[in-house]
Amino acid sequence: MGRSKFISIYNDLSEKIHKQEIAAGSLLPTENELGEQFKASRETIRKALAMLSRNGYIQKIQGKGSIVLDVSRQNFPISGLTSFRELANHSKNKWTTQVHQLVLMKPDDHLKMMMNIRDDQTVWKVIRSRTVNGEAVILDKDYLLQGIVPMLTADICERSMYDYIENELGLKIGFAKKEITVERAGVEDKRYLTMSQDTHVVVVRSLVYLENAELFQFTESRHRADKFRFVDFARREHQ
Amino acid sequence: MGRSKFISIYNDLSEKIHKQEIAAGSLLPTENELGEQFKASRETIRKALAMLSRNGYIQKIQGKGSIVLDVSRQNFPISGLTSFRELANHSKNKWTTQVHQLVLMKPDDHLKMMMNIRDDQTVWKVIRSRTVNGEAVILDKDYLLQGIVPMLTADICERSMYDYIENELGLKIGFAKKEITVERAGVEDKRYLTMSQDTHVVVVRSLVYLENAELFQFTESRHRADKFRFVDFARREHQ
DNA sequence: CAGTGGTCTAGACCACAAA
DNA sequence: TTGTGGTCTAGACCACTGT
Repeated sequence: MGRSKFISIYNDLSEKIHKQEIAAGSLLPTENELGEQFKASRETIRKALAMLSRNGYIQKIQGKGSIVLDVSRQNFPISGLTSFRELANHSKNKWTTQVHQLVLMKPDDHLKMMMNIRDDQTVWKVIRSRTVNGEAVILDKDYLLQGIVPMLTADICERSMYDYIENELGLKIGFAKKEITVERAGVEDKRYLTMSQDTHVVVVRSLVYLENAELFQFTESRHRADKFRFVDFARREHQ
Repeated sequence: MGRSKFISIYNDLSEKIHKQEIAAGSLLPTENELGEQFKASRETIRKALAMLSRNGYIQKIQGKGSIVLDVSRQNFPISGLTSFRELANHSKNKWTTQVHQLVLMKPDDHLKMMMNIRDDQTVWKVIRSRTVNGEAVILDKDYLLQGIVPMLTADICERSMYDYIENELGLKIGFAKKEITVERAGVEDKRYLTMSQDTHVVVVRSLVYLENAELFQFTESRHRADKFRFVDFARREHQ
């Protein structure tokens, strides 16, 4: 539950749209009506609607109203910043995580360049694979600044690193810069992943920052190409 | 130029951040100061700042201020909805477009399902390839409803379809749903693309809608895997 | 014309950071 | 304590859609 009113209104409406209590193609009540329903001012309603619009739930049309979009086929927008554990919880299939390596290390040149850090800033290196239906299809290599995450255990890495970082350590994730490319499978991919005929992996590299804009993690997530799917909703910026 | 004040303020600030007239790592003036500078109310300033935050220009910290992020390394977020022509115009290299096919057709079963249309709704089918440095690396297959785009010519397809649709026809693009996958190269890929050793292509399938929420286009954009790169900025939604 | 969403304002109060 | 951003409000006017 977000504590702000417009987030509650957003959650309420988005849930109703998901459950199809509000039909796709129909119009939402007018902003003034919603204001009465939720006992909120129009600007507050508009903040909630803007959020629904950004996330693909509605399309606003001036002079007409807000059309509810068909959100049923968008199974899993992986867009945004979501941890593997949160994704897996929404999936029907059972995922498991294996921790292959968990060490403290000094950053090598590549890491120093990527994270823009100094020699004396030690990092946790974590290598994990994700398995579904008996096949290891994702290989995650994480590097976390020890200055921010003092301690890590295999147990934490097997459950959910993000849950630990946010709920135990009280750190708040802010944003990430991501890059997606396709590369030939390497030695590690062949060792840790159940490679099919495919010889390629999709590599998602992320720099993750806290809410105070401090960098704290670099992640390389390597997906077996045939199991990779990325869904996105994009708006055109008219200027 | 957007005609609303907060868009102008957004454009002004984002430009200054791009040109590094406002240094990365520094704090923006306070919202009240910006209000005086731009002669706008605080809420209007906040709309501009919210937009900067969403697009990765700043990080807002309660009680402290808005930190300017390093936007210099984010060479071209392909996120959002941008036509090939607009992207190519920002690139250093020279891109060219070849039109291989331009026909009117009745939708086949696959297309009827994808676009949720009827038999009698004819579509334009356009096949084009994009070449840079002598290599054809992108293959675009577009399907446009003739009910919305009555006429198309090879000349238009070679220049910019979106420019024609938005500026000549006066239609406004609203949003798109996208899906990215990796697939084995097919017959058409081998025919139209300069395939390297790689045997895979990245396939971006998009359903594109107008501002009135009408579907008008389905596109399959096939990229040579070794030339594909997708950059994204994502915020964590704390709820 | 009436009704819708789009923008802007001035003011209020709260939550958080830094001194 | 001071100053920052976060939220909410009530009211005003504009732009667009439909009748």
